Amino acid sequence: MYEITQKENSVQIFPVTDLNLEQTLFCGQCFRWKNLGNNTFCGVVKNSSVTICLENSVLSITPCAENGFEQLWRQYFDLDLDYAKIRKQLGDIHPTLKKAAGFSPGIRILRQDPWEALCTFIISQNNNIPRITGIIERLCENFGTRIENSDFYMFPTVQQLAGKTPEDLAPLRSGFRAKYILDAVEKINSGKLILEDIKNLPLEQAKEQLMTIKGVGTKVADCALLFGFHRLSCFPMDVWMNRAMEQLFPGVAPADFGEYAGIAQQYIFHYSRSNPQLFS
DNA sequence: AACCAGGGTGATG
DNA sequence: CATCACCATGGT
Repeated sequence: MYEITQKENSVQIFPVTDLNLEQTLFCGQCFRWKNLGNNTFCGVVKNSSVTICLENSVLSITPCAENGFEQLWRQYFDLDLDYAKIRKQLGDIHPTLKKAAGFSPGIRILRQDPWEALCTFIISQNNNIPRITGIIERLCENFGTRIENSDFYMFPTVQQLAGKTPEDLAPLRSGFRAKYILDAVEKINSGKLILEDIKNLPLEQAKEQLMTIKGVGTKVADCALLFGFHRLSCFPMDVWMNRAMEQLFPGVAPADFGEYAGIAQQYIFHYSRSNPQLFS
């Protein structure tokens, strides 16, 4: 279905549709990409730091080989899911959702690492995007492994954070969230919580498990499940989403959006944030 | 069951 | 320059 070619140290994939890198990388689901301009972005995923570019439905990834694409990037960008079909399906549910989906049709839900997503959204609570990005950057620089021949660092593993104290995390300037990060580390490192198992649990049980971590409530659990476990029916509710649901979707419940409610959430979230006049 | 702290920063006026 | 809000949660 995709035509994959390799040129020197980069790989090209065609045709990549329903993906807008700006919309997808900066809609608040991930915090480790930088916009280099000219439709080019660089970021770190797992142990790879790459530069990517999407033009005329050609996605190019550098440095990357074909097997690297198959092992990592194909899943990461969720390229085997038909977003056009899902958008159509969602649009038929509600006219405002159709409008929201049409506003940013290039958003995809990335398949991020479960630990990274969980940790990221613990940090995100009661916080703004520039600061979240800074805290995560310092977290990676202080505790992650440096990627060979690059200035980038991998996201620290649970093991790398095991046994740390809030004072050890002081350089992150994450405030009261430090103890929450460390509680998650302790629960996972001690085996009280097994992320691999959470993958296979029914949604409600998975959520319940995650919420045993201090600092993980409904919202953070939903974000972790949606962005780290690809549970597409999760519908994280924050201040914006509450307002959006009240005013734009009176009488509608998240469950009414069905199995792809999480994708609907991203369309609505981005639409609402980009059009604050809707709520004046 | 309402409130409020915790840390810091960007946005707003 | 002050104030507010912030992809929340836990504790009182």
